[in-house]
Amino acid sequence: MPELPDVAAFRKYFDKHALKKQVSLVRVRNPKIIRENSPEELEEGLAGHEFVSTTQYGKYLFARLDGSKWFVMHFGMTGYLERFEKENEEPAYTRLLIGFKDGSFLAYVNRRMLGWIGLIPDPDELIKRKGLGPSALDPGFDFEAFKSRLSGRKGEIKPVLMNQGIAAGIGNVYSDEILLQAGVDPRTGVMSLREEQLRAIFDSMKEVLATAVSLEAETVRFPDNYLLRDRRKGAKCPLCGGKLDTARIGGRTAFFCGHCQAFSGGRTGTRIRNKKSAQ
DNA sequence: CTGGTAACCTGGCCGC
DNA sequence: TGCGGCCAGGTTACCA
Repeated sequence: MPELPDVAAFRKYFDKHALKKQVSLVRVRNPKIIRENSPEELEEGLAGHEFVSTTQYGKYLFARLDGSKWFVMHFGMTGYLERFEKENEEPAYTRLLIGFKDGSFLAYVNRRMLGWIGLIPDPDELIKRKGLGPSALDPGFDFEAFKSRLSGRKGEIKPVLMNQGIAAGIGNVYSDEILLQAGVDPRTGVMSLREEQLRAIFDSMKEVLATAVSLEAETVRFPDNYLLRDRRKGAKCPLCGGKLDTARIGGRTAFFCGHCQAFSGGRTGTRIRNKKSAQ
């Protein structure tokens, strides 16, 4: 779930349920989820304070506290936020529980424990330290910037799109959607991509992410031609109706359509099959 | 530096 | 119903 559009939805959720409310209770359910500081520091940093604003960068969500520290949330593969009103409604796998003065609660839930939370003085410093590229939807991240960040890369396009150091926010799921909409095989070597394919990937990246953000990452509301409405083994390609293919690419499972995403070049890009993309 | 792979962590789900 | 094995929307340490 937690790629850029999902985190954007979490941000809205956080804004709605946590902003401008005083924290009256903090419970660390699993201290291993905390990085950058100790559980005590986190508790002390949150208790009695209030969140004043939020910002997002790629898959990271930051909430600024009065007093200038930032609460960082990364959701890993299974993280999300959940608000509730009665203590006995606390979700399973809650790792951090925040109680507010108005009686409501917000849980940071994360079954697999791959994400993390913590308090930091400066999001920009963290972004730099993690080596993140520009946030994929940043308007300043234009086609020229996209091309220059891809230049010199020898890997396959899907793992490159998922590389947070090139652009931040795209993961396994959205890279599948972007490449389907662009009509590019996920295994295509970056060096063999033609200008028009780069353009298609870039445009599709912006459009898919913006669409998903506007629909709050709720896949059931996605356009009919989106793969993410039904991304699973045995599902059909939303463009041509053929059966979707799967492959292990960059260590993860990719879903794609061998018909709509014609393979046009290997890693070295010596061969280019000029298949007219069906439009 | 770049790319590929395994490991991390904790289950959920499928098939026998 | 029970159990082993595989898989999972991310990141990162480690190796070539």
